[in-house]
Amino acid sequence: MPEGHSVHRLARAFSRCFAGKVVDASSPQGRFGAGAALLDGRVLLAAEAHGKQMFLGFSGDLWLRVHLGLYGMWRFQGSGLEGIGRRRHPLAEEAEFPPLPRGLVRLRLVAGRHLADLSGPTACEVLSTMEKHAFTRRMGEDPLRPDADPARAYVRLHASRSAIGLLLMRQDIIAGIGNIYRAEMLFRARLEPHRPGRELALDAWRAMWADLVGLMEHGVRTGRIVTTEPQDRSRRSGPAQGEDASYVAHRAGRPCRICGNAVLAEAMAGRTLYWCAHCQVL
DNA sequence: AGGATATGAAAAG
DNA sequence: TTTTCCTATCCTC
Repeated sequence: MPEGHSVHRLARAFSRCFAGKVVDASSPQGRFGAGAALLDGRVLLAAEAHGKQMFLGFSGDLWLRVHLGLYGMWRFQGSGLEGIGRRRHPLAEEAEFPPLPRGLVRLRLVAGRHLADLSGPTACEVLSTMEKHAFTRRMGEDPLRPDADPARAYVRLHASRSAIGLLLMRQDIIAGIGNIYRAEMLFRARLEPHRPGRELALDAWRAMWADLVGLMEHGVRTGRIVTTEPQDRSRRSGPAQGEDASYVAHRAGRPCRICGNAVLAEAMAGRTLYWCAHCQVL
């Protein structure tokens, strides 16, 4: 679930439903008890996303940094939070509030009748404003942030002999790309994933960046990653459903939508890289 | 029921 | 490069 677009949606949801309110923080699981105690009773002042990191700002110059990783999730309850966070089984609207935590809940935030339960995050820690700045300074360009500078990312890409398929996943260069956007943007650019970053031309990168911004902004609006053009889908009208949403991601062995050859899957630095060896030759 | 897999990344080796 | 974190889903049996 969580590539950059999801995290921006989460930050937006926190801004909408928690900002300006006093928040009760607790750690039902216990593992984040000290951190929750630091935040308990403070006012949530800001919610920001930077790549896959989310920062919640609290009164007293404290920031909560959350990274969901592969397994982490937020479960919400309350008006305005429908469809945000985990999709399939949100917390039911029950008679009693707050509801019993489901599973191991690292952090519970409650403001009025709004509730957010965090479970399974890779990172969950309280930072000072200084520490938060130090952290974001080391992060790469986020296509969803207005202050992003693609030229700065290009300097890093163009200086590296590493495969472009590896570099695109490096959060200290570009923040927010995950395995799906990586595979899909390379396919849309017809770029061979193993090509060294230093061989990437500036105008090619500018086009890829613009394409990526469009894809991720669509992801923020809809909550889904859809990278296919309507004419390339098996069902040409209506919203892209399921497998129709991607060209190569999660389509190993299936025919490429453009050339019909089997989509390949290979391991690249511990992640599955999906690509079409016939179409991606640039 | 049980196993493989997953949109991630830090730590260990 | 491998292990670990730790939760859920999607298969197969």
